[in-house]
Amino acid sequence: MSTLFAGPFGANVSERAQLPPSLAISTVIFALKPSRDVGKPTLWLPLVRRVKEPFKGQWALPGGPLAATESLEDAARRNLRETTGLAPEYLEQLYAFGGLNRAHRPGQGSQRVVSIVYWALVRPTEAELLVEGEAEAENVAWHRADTAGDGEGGLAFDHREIIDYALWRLRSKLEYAQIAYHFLGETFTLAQLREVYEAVLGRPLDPANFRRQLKSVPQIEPTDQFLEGGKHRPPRLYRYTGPAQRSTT
Amino acid sequence: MSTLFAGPFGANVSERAQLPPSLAISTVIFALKPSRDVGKPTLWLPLVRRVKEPFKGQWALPGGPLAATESLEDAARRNLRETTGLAPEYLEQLYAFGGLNRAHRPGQGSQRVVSIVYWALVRPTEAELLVEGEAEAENVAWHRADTAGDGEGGLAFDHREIIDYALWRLRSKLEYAQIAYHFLGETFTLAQLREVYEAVLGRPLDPANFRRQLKSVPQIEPTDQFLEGGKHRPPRLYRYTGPAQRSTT
DNA sequence: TTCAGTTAAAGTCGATCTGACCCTAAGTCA
DNA sequence: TGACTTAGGGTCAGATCGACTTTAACTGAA
Repeated sequence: MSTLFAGPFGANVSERAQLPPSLAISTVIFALKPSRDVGKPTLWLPLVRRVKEPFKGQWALPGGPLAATESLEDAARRNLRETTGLAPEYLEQLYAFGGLNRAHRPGQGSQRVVSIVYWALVRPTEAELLVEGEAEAENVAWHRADTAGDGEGGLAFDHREIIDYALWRLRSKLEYAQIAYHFLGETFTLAQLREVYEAVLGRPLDPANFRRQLKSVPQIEPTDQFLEGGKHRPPRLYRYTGPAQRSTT
Repeated sequence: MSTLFAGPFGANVSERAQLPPSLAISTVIFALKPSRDVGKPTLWLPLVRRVKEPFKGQWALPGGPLAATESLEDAARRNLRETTGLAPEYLEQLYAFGGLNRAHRPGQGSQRVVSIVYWALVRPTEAELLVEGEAEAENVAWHRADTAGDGEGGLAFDHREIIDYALWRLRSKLEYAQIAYHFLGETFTLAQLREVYEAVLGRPLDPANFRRQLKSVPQIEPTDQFLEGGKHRPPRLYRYTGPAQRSTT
């Protein structure tokens, strides 16, 4: 035990600043959903409306405290399931945020909170379950990842910055790691996969070059099935056969 | 000072599991030092010998609890200074480790500890200060990053895995980010910079190709000075003029 | 003073990769 | 049947990379 540690238990209000920081887990949950205005899919994430101060009434990332008997990742998985009903296809730690002024509006005192944030990718089929199943559907809703909180006085805490950081991580990781499949179902066409890349990276990709690059990836196997029902030539369906989740960061 | 502290508040065993997890900060501090056997420089890091249970007598990463009034990064910077006398040239968050069984040997109960680990790069001139200045020099010593704890019954806690993860991050980041300069002084020759890359990546690099690649990086500016005193043609000194620390991860 | 040894620094060459573009195949719809 | 649209394959120029060669510049020993 260290001398730096101020006596923690039974502290009164004036000593609150001396309380050890409390730990919370939050998750940024990305899903690809068709946008209303454009036909192309865009990135969405579920947010939870706060029912108490601070930031009462504003939208925030789903999260909660860390229980004593679960690992960090288990905690992220649990509060993701509890708030949204989703089981993540892909889950990874994003960052630990521990600035001094993030738990409250400037000028108001409250206990220091350190948040360990995870980010997750889910499939659109899972993503549909959300609003239907939950009783408090009122207070859980999908928002566009890039504009969430824009016309509403902003998001709670520093959650807007956290989402931007998660977006940056998703974009850079997409370029060297094979994570795009986690947005899709078991089989998919190359055009669907390309739409994932275009939505995440925010720019169009040449279909022919995209195809050529993916053909050099052995983990993407062509099936002998084709997607029928389109207006045009039916595209071949592919399957991802690599490891479900990379261990690296 | 220790990274993780055992059973802290006099709680009895049955209550221990219900205590909120405590927070600690640790740092992996890399420096490039000439190895004794080979002439080439290799990666070293300072470790602290534990003076209490658990893992008494074994080597551990420097670290300590998070004070209530400092940010995570400030805490890392402070305990780095306190244990080694160093001010890091480069400092970045590595990961938050929060597994259930990391604070103790299997079978022994103790309080749950979540460690937020930072990693740092320091210059060799700074690195020399260490052993001289500190009174408890006995319990702080440099170890080779790749073999620390090998013949000594291992490192304390999960610190060997944490170091391996930090090594992996350093290697992958070296390949796309400009961080190698933080190991060197203000000016350096291209051969010195290449030695940094070779030591970190663990493989030789072609001097001519290395030079060609660096010439395309505008942040590396040639000075009009040359390193005299060598046995051969004096190499030109270069300077890094980019931002001191990238904001990205 | 000369020459051997060593490193600095620049250039060459073939293989590979990338982006932009074109062409044909195969389906749907009017 | 023919216009239209997407699938899927190919071409070509420029950039990059690894392996290698060549020349310049300095030191130290003969």
